[in-house]
Amino acid sequence: MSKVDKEAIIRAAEEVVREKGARKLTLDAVAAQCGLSKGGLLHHFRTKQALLQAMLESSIACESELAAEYAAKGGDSGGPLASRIHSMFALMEDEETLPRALIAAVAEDPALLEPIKAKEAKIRDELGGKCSDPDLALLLLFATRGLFLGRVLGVMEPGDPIFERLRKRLLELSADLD
Amino acid sequence: MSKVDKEAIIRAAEEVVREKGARKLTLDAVAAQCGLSKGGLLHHFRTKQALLQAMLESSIACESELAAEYAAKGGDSGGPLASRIHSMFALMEDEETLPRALIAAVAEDPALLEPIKAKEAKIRDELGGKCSDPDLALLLLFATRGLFLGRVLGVMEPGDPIFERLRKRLLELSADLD
DNA sequence: CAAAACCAACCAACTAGACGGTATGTTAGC
DNA sequence: GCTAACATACCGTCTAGTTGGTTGGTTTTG
Repeated sequence: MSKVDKEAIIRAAEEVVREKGARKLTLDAVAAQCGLSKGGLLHHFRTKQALLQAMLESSIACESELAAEYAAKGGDSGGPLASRIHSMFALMEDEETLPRALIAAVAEDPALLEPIKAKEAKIRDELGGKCSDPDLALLLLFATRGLFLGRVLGVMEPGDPIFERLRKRLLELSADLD
Repeated sequence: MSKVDKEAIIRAAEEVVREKGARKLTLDAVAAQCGLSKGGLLHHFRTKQALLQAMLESSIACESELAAEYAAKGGDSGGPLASRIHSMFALMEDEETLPRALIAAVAEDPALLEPIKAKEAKIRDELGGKCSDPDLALLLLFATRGLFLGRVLGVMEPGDPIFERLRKRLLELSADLD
């Protein structure tokens, strides 16, 4: 039988947010999405908040992994800024796990965002220490995030050619900084 | 007597989102916030969706007004890009009406974002026609939005000096384009 | 080695309260 | 006396979480 682990539940929750909106991320909906009873779901996550927290943590880990992967692959051709730009664009193309978790968390309880804040601070430190022009690096990072969140929130169409054009542009500009 | 008009109700709704999160934007909470019974509230907005729509429209109008104001004041010292940058920063500093409405709308029903999409397209057309380097202009616009949404979602602290530094930087860069 | 004890993983049924919306007033001003 | 602007009471539904199981596999023990 199809084993149901925590990872699968998190995926199901993300699916619910994508399909029906963050407001309708209910335990019943998640349970139905992954073919589980509500009782079974609550066996894995004892409260809804625990589920949301797990969603956020999983997303953060996913983004970090992507960034690390790019940093390793690119060797010395790209610094930390390029890695971040790459990872955010990759997140946009593949899945939108982080954004969905983020929307759900903000809707439910803004206090859940603390871990994101912490990560934000880390990234900024990283860039500040290594770049010749930290403010400009941050500006490029925020531009990437602007695109990212525009896509996430649904204000921009997925196939828009602007994504590819701006990705190139951002990487060019970041190359002068790293 | 404290008259309660639609504008006051929208403000109250924004207040609820700020204080308790988008998920707890309920008709009861809004009614309580503006000292009205639920029945009274529903007299002004027949459904919750109508209220959300009004929140979004009010916010969009507010942003447009700010941009127009800056465009008029700045005369020819700033083009459309500078106006937009100014207006988004102004929104961040003064109140966060748009963001709050946006979060609530996304949480409730992503389809409510259509008017925002339309406005987005308009702004992009505007920049594309008038700037020497449209892609770079968009990049700066997205950087502003990245800051804006970072603030809105609560991942960045309000008083962070980075806002002021990047605002200056963005305006400098935009001056070469407009 | 087999019975007994245990345990994680699940489910169905339920509860208490929250929520959106309706139905039916009431009151103040034109 | 008609209408806009409220209020009160209520309804059906939805929701997070609880309770009390069952089942199948593993571990312990006589």
